[in-house]
Amino acid sequence: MDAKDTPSLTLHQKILGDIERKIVSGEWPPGHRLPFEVDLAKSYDVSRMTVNKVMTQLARSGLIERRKRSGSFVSLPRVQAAILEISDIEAEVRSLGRPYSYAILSSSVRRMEDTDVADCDIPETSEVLDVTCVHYAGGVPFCIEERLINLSVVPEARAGTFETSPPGAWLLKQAPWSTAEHRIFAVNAVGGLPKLLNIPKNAACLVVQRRTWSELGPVTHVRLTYPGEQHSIVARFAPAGPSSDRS
Amino acid sequence: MDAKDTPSLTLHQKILGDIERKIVSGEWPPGHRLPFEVDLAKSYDVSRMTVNKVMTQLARSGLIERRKRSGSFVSLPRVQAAILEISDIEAEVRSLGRPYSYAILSSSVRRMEDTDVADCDIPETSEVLDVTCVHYAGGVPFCIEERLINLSVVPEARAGTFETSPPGAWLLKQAPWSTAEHRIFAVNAVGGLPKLLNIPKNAACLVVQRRTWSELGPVTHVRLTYPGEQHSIVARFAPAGPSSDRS
DNA sequence: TCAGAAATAATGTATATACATAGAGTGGTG
DNA sequence: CACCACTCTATGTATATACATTATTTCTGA
Repeated sequence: MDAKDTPSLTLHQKILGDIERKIVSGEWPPGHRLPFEVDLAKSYDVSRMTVNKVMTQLARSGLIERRKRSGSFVSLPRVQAAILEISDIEAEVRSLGRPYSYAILSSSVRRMEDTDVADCDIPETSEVLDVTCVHYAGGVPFCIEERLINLSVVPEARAGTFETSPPGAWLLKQAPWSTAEHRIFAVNAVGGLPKLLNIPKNAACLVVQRRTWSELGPVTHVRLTYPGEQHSIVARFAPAGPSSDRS
Repeated sequence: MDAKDTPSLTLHQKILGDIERKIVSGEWPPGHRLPFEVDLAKSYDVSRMTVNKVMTQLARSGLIERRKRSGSFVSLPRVQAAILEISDIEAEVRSLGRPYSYAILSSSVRRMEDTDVADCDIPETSEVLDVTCVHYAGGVPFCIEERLINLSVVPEARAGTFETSPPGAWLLKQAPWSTAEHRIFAVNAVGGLPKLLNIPKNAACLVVQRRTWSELGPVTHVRLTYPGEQHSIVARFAPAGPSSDRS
């Protein structure tokens, strides 16, 4: 059951696995001081560099904390972190085994206005492309996309009609972003939403708002509205992230 | 504008920053082959090991892909991944600057039943501790917690009354988990919910369902229900994760 | 011409070594 | 007894070196 012979593991992968296992199993509880690098090196009969590599990775993944002169300690799990993968909507629909289609509702170039969401930090003076569209999964509305694209950062978008393909994927290629922020919350369907999503008035909807920035400034602000109970975001977590380096 | 003199950076941090910047700025677009390790080493006047360390980190963070004999390439951004941090509820409330309090609504030991949520993989025969409680932020209901604790994995919980402190933090210490899954969706407030959360009937609520496992099996299943528009989950993302190693 | 063998070039891993750095302890001195 | 300088130790970084691994390219021979 333990490490044993998965013979094609590198030394530091084996050691990493061993230590991870000891930590997550509770054998080494939070606060426990792990053996010094030199001791680990001796007991595994490897060089300190190899052990150091392992410890560095453990520290980067937050499983341990290191203090000079004192040693390395199992860190207390403070926040539970999960990797949230927000994939391309088309891919998301297709992975559900349903045919994807898409329709554009409106598209216009305009300046920013007060009526725009307050927490959008595209400057007032900027011109934006304002696109609204619906994504369908097998004929059923899957998600409403309301997007503002900052034309001063992505001028190429001015010419985009997005008649046949949604702006998301195109934008990703055009203006790679360096930072993103997601805000996830729930709202009641009001106004035109119930009709567009084909759900009862006031039904709960899941909203994902994403803002992205590149080196040049704010790129886009998108609000995705999903019918509430029919859609869920799933995030998985295992201790040291994708703890396997590529080999 | 470039690297500049943040003098207290280590060599590989400087190089890492340089390359990250070139990638996210689009100067090196997806598919671009970056210089070979030996060349980078020469141009930065460092050893190949140092460059290798950088490249390994870039690969681990998904920014580049490496192929032997061919070189290293900027990878195309496929899915947008974000680190989702779900913190302890008490910490969450306090970080909003509001006083935290807590009340238990019910607590009982029982066997699993059909009526339990279907996607809960605690075996039918297991005994569980079924706890329901409310978390308050300054007197206002902040979140309803409905939790099942698998007593065959955490027998110590049988004695727990959780009169004074919520089960979440206790459980985290008691039974460190190795895997977790979150499911996030929206529901309308029905049944006893509106009263408990002090919100209108049918108001949209955000639900976070979390299942955790340890080496011994399923540990707990918890469902957190937040008043919809008052609460949001925020996830941030920057290219190479917390790209700073601890120094 | 084409298949297969051998050379080649890149990354991947591991080692020994060196020195830097920062905390914890220690001892001296007012 | 308090405070300071000093030392000692575990981690942090960097290097040169070696060899393994694996695609690609090139060469060879039927």
